[in-house]
Amino acid sequence: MDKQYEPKNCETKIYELWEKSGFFNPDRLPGKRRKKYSISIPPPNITGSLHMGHALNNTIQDILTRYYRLRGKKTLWLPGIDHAGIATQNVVEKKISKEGLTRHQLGRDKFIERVWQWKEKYGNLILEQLKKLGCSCDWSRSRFTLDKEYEQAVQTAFINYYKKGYIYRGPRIVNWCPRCATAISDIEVKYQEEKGALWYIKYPLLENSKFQFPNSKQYLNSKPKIQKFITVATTRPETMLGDAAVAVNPKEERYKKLVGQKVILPIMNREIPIVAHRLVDLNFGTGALKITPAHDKTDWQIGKENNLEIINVIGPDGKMSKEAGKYEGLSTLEARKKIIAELEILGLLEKTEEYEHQISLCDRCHTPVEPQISTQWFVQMEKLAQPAIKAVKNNKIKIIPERYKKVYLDWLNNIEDWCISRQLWWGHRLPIWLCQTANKIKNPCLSGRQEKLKIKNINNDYVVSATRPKKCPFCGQCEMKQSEDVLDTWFSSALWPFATLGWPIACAQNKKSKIKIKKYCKPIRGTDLDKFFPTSLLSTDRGILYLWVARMVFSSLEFLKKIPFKTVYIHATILNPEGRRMSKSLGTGIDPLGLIDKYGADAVRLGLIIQTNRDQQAIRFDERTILAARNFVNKLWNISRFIEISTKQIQDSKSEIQNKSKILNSKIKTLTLSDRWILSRLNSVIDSITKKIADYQFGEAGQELYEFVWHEFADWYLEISKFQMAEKKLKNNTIYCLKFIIYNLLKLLHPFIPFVTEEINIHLNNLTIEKNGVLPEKAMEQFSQLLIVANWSAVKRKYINKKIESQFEKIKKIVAEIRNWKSEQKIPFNQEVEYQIQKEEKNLLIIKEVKTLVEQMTKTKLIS
RNA sequence: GGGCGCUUGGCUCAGUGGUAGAGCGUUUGCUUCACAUGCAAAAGGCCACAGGUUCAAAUCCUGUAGCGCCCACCA
Repeated sequence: MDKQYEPKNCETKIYELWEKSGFFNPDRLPGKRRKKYSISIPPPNITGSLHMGHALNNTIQDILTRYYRLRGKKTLWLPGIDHAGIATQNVVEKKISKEGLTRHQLGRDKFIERVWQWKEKYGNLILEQLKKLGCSCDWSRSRFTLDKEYEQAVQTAFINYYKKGYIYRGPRIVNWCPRCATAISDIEVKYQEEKGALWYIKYPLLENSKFQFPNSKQYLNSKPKIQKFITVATTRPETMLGDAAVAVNPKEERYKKLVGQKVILPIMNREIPIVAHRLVDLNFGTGALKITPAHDKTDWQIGKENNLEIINVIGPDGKMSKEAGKYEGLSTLEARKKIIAELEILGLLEKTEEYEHQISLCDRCHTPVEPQISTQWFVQMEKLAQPAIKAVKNNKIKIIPERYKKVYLDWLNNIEDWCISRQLWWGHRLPIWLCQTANKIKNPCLSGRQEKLKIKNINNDYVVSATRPKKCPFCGQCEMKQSEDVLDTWFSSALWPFATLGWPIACAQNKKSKIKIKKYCKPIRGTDLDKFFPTSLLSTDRGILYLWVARMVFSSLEFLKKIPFKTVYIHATILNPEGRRMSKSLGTGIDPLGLIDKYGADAVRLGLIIQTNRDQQAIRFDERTILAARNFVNKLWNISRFIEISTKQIQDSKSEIQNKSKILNSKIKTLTLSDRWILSRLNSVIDSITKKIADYQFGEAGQELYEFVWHEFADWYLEISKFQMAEKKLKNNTIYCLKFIIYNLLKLLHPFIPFVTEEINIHLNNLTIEKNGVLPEKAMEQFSQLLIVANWSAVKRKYINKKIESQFEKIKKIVAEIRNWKSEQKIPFNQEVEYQIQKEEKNLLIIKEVKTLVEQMTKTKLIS
């Protein structure tokens, strides 16, 4: 063994060895292994590369996977990647824009081809990076959300929802880019400060409907005396043409009496109501808000809750529509100017204030975003949410830390219907086929006036089917066209824990025959779905607790009538050293691969995990901890090196340290105080670590091991062992002890620092490893000796002796006191001097063994 | 605006109702035959602030302040 541990020389070699052994695959693990333990990885997006969050989350999952593998369970950690609809499409679009291309220029098929190319190139990159981290995933079971089998799962899920009546079509407000002629997601909207104005417009009150409001020309001429107004403030006067109400906050005293009354919408001369709504800010503008449900998100919300009319005055091209009357055809800005002018003439413009506000722009073309009502597809959530609420409420699914239970339940209890359609190209197409005769309008925006916001689910122009219907059932003549939309990326992610294990095919009794949906919840015996579902754990970040976790829960309960996982562990978010969120765009991220390169994978894993605590919300990343972990790994290496060197000095041809416990057992009476102390401590630690890992206290477990290995085993026992080995009588026992302890420590540490522990195991067991793995003829024999499939240590209670532990603590105190005294007296440590023992300590020092021990550890002659 | 969390030695963080702990940094001494990625020793903290519960509070409760994270909104 070298003087220093070199991760680079070992990690690749060891990883290849593990892969060759096949032990990542649960079917190839040695032994009976009746109980199973399974995790499906939160599939990383194909856009990214490994970041600190991944590093932490996957370290946690690997710790558990390795731990339960050592505990003799049939252990599966299933890896995979997510196509990540919007995110990936954006990345590729940005890439092709550098070539001067847009996706529309390329066309759908060619564009998708480009995305697949991207996927081939970068898709597996992050999985390769996980290997660097040491993750023991079963790569033979790796899945991608756009695999053919996976697509089948998605279609089955959709069709099932549809047949049960959960799917409906309805209006929804979206961010519409008039230039790109598409709806864009919230994350594609960028904000920019803009100097604009806030116009205060007076809306005349219509009192007791006595007052007949004339059209504006008449109004202009007659100049009637209107006394009462309600004034609204707006940055976008042109949208007033589509106003459906004025809203005030219900708490607002000034306006309380007006709620329920009507006002006259100037220019359009429509009667619109005054409604009360909590979303209206008391302190902004006049405290009264004009409501344009067709062109503003908040207004849409208020409109929906008050059942207001939707009047679309801005078309999908960004120009004023037919509903805008005389302003039809103008751009919004032109219309704005003219409307202001008209209001001024009418005397209804109270004032204009300069106002700086954020406008939303399309991320790609910087065109101002125009909120529009569009037709989208939804899943009705109320019923689906109930079992998911129940499962967590009665702890069938445990959420750790527990405070996130509330977050989860709050969301499901206030759930809104799930909009599952996206106007994207990259993803699963909706299995919806439209009658071409009935669907002539291409763009998804609704135009004109919608009477009421009622959900219309009249199925008179579409068919839901995995394949193209042969004949259109509606017009009987057209070739039905598949919906252009793709599904929300979370729709497919929601099926992840079971779709990756073979659902729904694993439930099909006969692959050829069509299976009724009811039967999809019974897995065929012996399939992965049967063997590994429900999974044991989902480890993830709190950011996607409802985007993903909640959806997996209700999907799983819907399709398989089972929970998808027994426990959800929400790990801490990693912040940068300044305590801020790590983000690529801010350039505040830290690259874990760089750290692995610098310190080794084990150090990164242990250093990260040591910074965490089970229930904590965030950790401020500190590279010094990684350094400390690197030093620890090296310390462990040198402890092993010391033991290896010591072993070579004695006759120990068997070198089967696994059986050392038996030898020690028979000799327990001949062991020294120190031997018994360290064996007691070891067993206490085994007990504690076992409990901590099972209880998700990884940081605490890591710290305890660090402390024990370094400051008890190395600082004390190893030093004492040197004296013991100098005595013939004690030599063999001491070496047995050393080997017994190191071997147990390797197992305890293996989940945290798998590479170095395996490497040490190979050295101590004299396994013959060649550059490319194990010698072929010896392969199986050698593989079975790998640490990765060792048996987790059982606690031997009879070794635990609290009396000896406390006695030894006293000895440590005496030693420390003497060393301190020597140091203060500036006596060189090696200089043997005499020391007068204090009274309290005398009792203990009567024992000859203790006295000798103290004298050896302090290089001091004790006198009484 | 809503939710959550944090505030302990110079820095990053542990911490059990009853004499404050670690790592890094600092100081002193070590070419001790496993390790200088090391060994031994030391200095350094009225545990954010104010109340309350208790024989006893860094630890439990209430409030205040600062910092941060997430979500929503910004007419």
